[in-house]
Amino acid sequence: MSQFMGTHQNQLDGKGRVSIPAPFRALLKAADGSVRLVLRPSHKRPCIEAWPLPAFEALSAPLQRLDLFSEEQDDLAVALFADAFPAEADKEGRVVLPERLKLHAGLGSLVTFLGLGRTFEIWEPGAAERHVASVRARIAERRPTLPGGGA
Amino acid sequence: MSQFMGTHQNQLDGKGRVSIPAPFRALLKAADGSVRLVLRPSHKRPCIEAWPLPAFEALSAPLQRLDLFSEEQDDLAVALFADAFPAEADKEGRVVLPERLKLHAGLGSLVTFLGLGRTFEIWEPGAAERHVASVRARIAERRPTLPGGGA
DNA sequence: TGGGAAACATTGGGATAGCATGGGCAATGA
DNA sequence: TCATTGCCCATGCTATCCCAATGTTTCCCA
Repeated sequence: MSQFMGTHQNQLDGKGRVSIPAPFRALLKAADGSVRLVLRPSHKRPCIEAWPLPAFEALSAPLQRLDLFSEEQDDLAVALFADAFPAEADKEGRVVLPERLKLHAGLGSLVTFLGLGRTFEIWEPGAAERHVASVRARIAERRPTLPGGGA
Repeated sequence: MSQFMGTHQNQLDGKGRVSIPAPFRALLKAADGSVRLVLRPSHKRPCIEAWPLPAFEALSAPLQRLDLFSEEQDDLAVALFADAFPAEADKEGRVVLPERLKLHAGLGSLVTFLGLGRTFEIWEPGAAERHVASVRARIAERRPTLPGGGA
């Protein structure tokens, strides 16, 4: 598997840790064996966005220009970095979810991982289910075509 | 972590010292173990800009060319250097914030560190929160997605 | 086809190290 | 001499790491 796929459900323990689903963990593993990612509150949905470190770095690369006087750059930097949390998995493949992000996503003791290809999202299970259902409904009525796809 | 990320909150003690958040401190640490940075009042916002020494040097390098003598260069040099404070952390990773900068940022006994990737900013907590909120609002209306965003 | 065994994934808890913070002491300058 | 600044040591707390156990799935073999 080279992309985050499927839906997984794991448990938050008393210390705020969750096991990253094993298939996802394999994708996150760096050459040195470390499993690093960046967690952010989604700005559009009540969930946590999870970025593999390389993907996040690619995303933020355009903001690294030494440009002191661009307001737009400043804004983007704040939006991107100020509420991002770096995370590294322990030896068992668990990460600690920061309190703020748990609140944002309304997490209880069960969490759902939604694979999204290059990234994945962490949801409260009920909210995840509703979200997926509504997305499916929207797609059914809109009938979008995949770029480069078949018919 | 290779970039300043996240929001941290620490306390100013009676002597005007603050602990630099540990993740930031790790990024600031030079080869010789020293933790040096440059503090400046932001010209656009009521906060303190904090630059790692190497980043500040890179920023100012273009101004150091001796063959450039324009008024604009002079102005930039003044703006950059005139109110910049060099700072070095003590053994516990704390720095003393100059009185002038504390006033500029309106700091009380609690301070908020905003990670911005290459640099970070030091804010009065309430002001920081309002600032981040307004930035988010501005971005939401200006640009629905971050560059390259979404999976 | 069924049973058994082994590997893996997720979860739990205890110990350790590091962080933020407070206070005291010495050096410096007024 | 006094006030102020900077350095160093000490402490409580928290987060992190490490070790251990259980349940599940997969694979292999009879």
